[in-house]
Amino acid sequence: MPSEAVDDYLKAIYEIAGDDGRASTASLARKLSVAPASVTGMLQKLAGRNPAPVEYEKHHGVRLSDHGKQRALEVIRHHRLIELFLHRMLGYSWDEVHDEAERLEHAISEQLEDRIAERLGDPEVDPHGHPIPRKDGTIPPRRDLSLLDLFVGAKTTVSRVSDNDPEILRYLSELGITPGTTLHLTERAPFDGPLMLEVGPDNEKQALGPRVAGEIRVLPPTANGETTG
Amino acid sequence: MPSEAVDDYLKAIYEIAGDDGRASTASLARKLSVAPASVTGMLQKLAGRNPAPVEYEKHHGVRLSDHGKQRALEVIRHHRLIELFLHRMLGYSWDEVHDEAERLEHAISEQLEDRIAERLGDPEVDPHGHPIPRKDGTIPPRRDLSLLDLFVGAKTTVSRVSDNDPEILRYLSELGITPGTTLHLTERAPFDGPLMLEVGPDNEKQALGPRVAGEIRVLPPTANGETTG
DNA sequence: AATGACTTTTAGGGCTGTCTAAATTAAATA
DNA sequence: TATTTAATTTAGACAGCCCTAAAAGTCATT
Repeated sequence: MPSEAVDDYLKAIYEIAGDDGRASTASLARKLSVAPASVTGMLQKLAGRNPAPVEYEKHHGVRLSDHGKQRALEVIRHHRLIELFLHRMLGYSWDEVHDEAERLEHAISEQLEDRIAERLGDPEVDPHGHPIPRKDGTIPPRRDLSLLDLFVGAKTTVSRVSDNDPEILRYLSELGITPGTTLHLTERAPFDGPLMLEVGPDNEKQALGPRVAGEIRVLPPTANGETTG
Repeated sequence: MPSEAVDDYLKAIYEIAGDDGRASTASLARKLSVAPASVTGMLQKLAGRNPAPVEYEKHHGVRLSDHGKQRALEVIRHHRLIELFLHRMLGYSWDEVHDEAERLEHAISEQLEDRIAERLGDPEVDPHGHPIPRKDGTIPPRRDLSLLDLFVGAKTTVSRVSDNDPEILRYLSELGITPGTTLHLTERAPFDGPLMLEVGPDNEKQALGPRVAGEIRVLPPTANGETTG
């Protein structure tokens, strides 16, 4: 079984990786709060393992092997199941669950994972709307896009929000924006200006800065607007 | 915050310590599955810490300081709350809870500890009947004695059983012996022979070897028998 | 008081995962 | 292409926790 540190690296690589599946030394160092030199050392060790969870090329970043990706998804499954469990069964608010899950994800057994999943009815998304990887390593598909990519006039529904910043999560709660909330984008100021939204069933008007909007993803809109690329 | 290893040492010292509060190097090594030399090294380091969780005298074992005892009780509180939570909320049987709790006890926050305790209604005992230390470090009092110290003829109730050996726990479940079960000691064979018991409301007759009986503690009996010292 | 059995400690290492400082490579720009 | 800048890697160390082998201490017994 990989150590906690190794699991953290694999998860970070998975989360950072873009379309090419690669993560840079610097981005990992930032995400893991560790010196770049430490990352290099760890990646070299991992690449030399058998089976190797990563493919590593000097000066060109790393990518997960199938094996490493499998493991990353398992850890993420733990994380998201725990988040939902804390939220649903123990009254945690959605800005509190992340840190707790971050530690527990390394400590639970397969058995506990299974019982939690069963107790929650094999859920597909966590409290922030992120899909929970299945036991077999597949991910419940969800087509969504950044709120920033919506045309003015579009009506849609919040799909998920980033869970990294509790402050932003608390702010969004205040605005009544959670997964499932309906949104109508009525206006958009130029030069990275704020978005004007009508939120929820009461169509409350809210202005949202681009930094916050960037953390929100929404379902593909149906009426009155199409999607940008 | 102490490391997991340190917490394990403190807990082990607490659990081994007899009336004088001392634990030997060898007993700790056995309990922690570690070489005696490793124990010596760790104890020296701990004794040099500030505040020191242990008082250590070369060749004469170790005892917890008030500070160390406080920490040990906190970890044990975590452990027993988790055991009960797994049992009550997630359908774990009492022989399964120990190993899972052993890992989780290090990973939960104060907040989660509090929410679990609240959810369980601030319980006083775990599934094996062991008292759960309170937040303030006191322990719900429970006067009980070993089943081996009962006189023949005594009628009593099971108070708690050791949780270290899952095999024994499964065996006891089969016999219907759990905390709360009534027992009537009808006979006792000499030379460390088996105990004859009538178990539970149906007075099922069972023979119990001394090794198993030694893992069972019972409430002070009321009728038909007194206690040995 | 000396012996022998047993326990404990010392000495010297190993592995994991981190760090800083210095060297190197890659990429961007002139 | 030469130079500068930024990212990355190497080198060397350290802390935590473990190990084995050898030395030293404790204790019961003679």
